[in-house]
Amino acid sequence: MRVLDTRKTELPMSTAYHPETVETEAQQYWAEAKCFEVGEDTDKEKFYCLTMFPYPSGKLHMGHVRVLTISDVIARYQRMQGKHVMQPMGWDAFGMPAENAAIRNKVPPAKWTYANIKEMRSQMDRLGYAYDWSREIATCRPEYYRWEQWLFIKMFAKGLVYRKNSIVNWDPVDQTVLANEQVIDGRGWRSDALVERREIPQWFMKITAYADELLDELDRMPGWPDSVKTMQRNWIGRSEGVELTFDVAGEEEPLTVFTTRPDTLFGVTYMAVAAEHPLAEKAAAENAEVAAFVAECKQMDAAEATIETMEKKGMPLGISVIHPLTGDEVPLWVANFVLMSYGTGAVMAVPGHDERDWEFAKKHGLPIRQVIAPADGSDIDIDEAVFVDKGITVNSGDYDGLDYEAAFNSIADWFEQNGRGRRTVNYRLRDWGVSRQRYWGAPIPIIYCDDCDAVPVPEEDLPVVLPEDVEFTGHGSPLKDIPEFVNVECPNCGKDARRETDTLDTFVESSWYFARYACPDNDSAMLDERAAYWMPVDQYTGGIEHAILHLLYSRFFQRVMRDEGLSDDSEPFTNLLTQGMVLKDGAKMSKNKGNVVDPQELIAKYGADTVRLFMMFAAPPEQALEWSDEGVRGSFRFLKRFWNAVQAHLDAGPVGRLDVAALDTRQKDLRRKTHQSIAKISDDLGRRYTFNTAIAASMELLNAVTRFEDESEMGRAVVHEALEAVVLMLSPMVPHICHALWAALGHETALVDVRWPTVDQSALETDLVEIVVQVNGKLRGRVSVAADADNDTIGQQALADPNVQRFVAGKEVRKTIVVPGRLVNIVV
RNA sequence: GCCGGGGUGGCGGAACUGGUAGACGCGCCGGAUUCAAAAUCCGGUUUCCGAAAGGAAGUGAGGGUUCGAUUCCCUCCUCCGGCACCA
Repeated sequence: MRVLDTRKTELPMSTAYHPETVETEAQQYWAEAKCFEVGEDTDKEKFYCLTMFPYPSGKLHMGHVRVLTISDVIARYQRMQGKHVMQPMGWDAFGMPAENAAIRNKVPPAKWTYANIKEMRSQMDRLGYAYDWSREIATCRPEYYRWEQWLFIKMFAKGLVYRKNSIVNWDPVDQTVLANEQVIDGRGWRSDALVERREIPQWFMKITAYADELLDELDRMPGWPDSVKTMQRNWIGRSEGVELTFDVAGEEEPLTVFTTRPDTLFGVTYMAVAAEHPLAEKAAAENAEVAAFVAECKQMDAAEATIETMEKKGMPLGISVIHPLTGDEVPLWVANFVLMSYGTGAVMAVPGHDERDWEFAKKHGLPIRQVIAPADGSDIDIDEAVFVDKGITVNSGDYDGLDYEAAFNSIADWFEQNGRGRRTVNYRLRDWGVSRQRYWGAPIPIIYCDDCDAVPVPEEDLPVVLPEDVEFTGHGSPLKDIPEFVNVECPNCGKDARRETDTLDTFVESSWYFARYACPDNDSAMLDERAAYWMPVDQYTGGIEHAILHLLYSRFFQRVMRDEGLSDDSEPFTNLLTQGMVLKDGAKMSKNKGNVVDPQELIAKYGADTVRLFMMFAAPPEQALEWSDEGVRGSFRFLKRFWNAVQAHLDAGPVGRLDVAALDTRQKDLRRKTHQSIAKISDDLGRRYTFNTAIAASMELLNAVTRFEDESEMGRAVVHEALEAVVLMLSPMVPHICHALWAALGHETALVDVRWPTVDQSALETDLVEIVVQVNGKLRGRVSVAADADNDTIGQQALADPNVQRFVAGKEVRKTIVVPGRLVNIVV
């Protein structure tokens, strides 16, 4: 047999697999040759490969390693396809964890962040990622955030940013604004105080101005997963409906509501407003019970998930609303599930034909009226079950007997003709609130003057630099206590004025960093012609948890930059791959659960290639990956086998030229396997992104080589071709070991500059194919038939199989289905 | 609650366009090597019946379409992601 067993080969010590040596040498070569630093080469096809940049939280965790490796595999594969590949890396460096660490350790957020960046960058280098570090970005650097301050000012000038009141979680004890995740069961995480909803003025970006464009373009984005596009469509939530005004008894101001179901208007039996609505406030002033209820409503956190899952509560305000068509009075309620920030803060309730209204009416004994009947004429009992389908109007006065469309149109017409409403489009999408009452973020470039109101900082005064050397207590933003920061002259009138101390949402930084990687050093413009060369990103990789917010904000910002003349592109990311989480024992790795696996330890023990290989082999990228220590050992074993197989082949001496015409059957079989594998793995890596099956196919090919016992000249030549193919095809996943083995196989050119292997179609040809034979859909036998046999011949051969005969004998063959090259199904 | 995704051997997963369910790997069992162990190599491994040949069942549960369903449709269970201040 072929000698691949280390025991028998007695290899010198120097040829054993030592990952650390191999990896250090490869990494040194890449660094010294500057293999991954790229300029703009218009003669080559560019490929921009990008991973969502990490938050510098301290050390890399397995989730990072997974997504970084996925992106690296794609980058390296595309390079082998001859593309001009850029893969940059940087840091989403502003954010809350730095403030929390500052409170805990008495270290300024900046210092903590820069230390983490240093640590994580060295970990990334140890993993062998093909990054162009000359383009590194850290969003907390003024050179970076000055340009988003600049864009903010441009948007201000265009009316794309504006200020309005909105609700935050207020911790009355710590006197600070809390993030949703800092509110636990309605209480502050540190103070344990009951959180209040408080309205404060905040800055908003008008993403709704682009709502239709963001929605429509989704239909022309084939490189994005359908699931993400569907989530974004639903998030934008475009609905066509009617705005209707209802008079309120004893009030000047009418109540405006939006509905997509004006056909159900005659079924309105009550109305409801949010606790913050002026009518609720007014009633609260006169009625202690209402006041208590309104106060209770304000004492819950602002997250939609909380509001949707909590008990639906409400209370009549003692105010009547006049039904515009019947003139009937219906009661006005205040309800905890109506949101002031969504639509008009008021809703009309049709309990007969809306699930939530029906349950609320049942609970509070409000009347339920049927005004829609099923289109098929069947009877329903509206007291027993709600009916939400579209149907035919009944009990609707002059509007009876109409289908949805007719009823919608005639009622909408009436409101428009009487000046009491209008057809309108409503979006679930709300404008983006970007103000954060926090220190560790990019300062909002606004100055408040008593005379001139909010004035943007003049362009020439940018950046507004965040002071980095601060004492951080956790009680409000330290910026308020820095007079040199706060006290400024009004750029308009020169009077004493105050600087804005709120900072920008960190999603702002991550909404344009991808374009800045093209020109990170430009200090006179946000973007330049290099961005035009590299954008859009050809392959973007990141967690599915960003399916909506980050990806939608980035699509919005790309359009803002386009309309500012900075880019010709509307969409930032041509292809999107969303990777799953890394789990251990079925749960997300987290410090709380104590199930964290540190990549560092594994790299020290097995090397970076083993860690990379396991990550890519254990699951396809979109799926959650279950961690397994045994699986890692298996990957290490495979790499040792791989190494030893190549070494054993080399030890047997030089290899002659492959003469395809001189091969015997078994040599042809191995060569067919080689080229089948090249075809499959190319497809897995280039189209399907199923790295797990690509690795499995490489293992199969290596197993075939190991089992192949043929020391003849042609036997060794066929083995040589197979081993070279495996080395090339595994190299995107395990670049270090392949770098070393490629050189050992006698090549002068470093693997990183070698092209991907090509399929020799003639090697795939075969004379006989195996066909599966079924009887009534059950597997009963296999037959070997000529590859070019016609269906009749295949059918007859199938019928002749002895075991097939056992099930067919004495019965009439009713039908024979032949799937060429695959199977025959005989139906009796 | 709403939106999106998943559920296949003891475990991770494969089956790409409706056509052989379980590739590849882990684990386990048996064997070789070893004084012994580790490491390594060889063989086996969905479950049940059977000495074997072979047969029956089987992809979260139930139903449907089809010559044929892990794949398509309906109902349900369950786990995960998001829900606008975690990033």
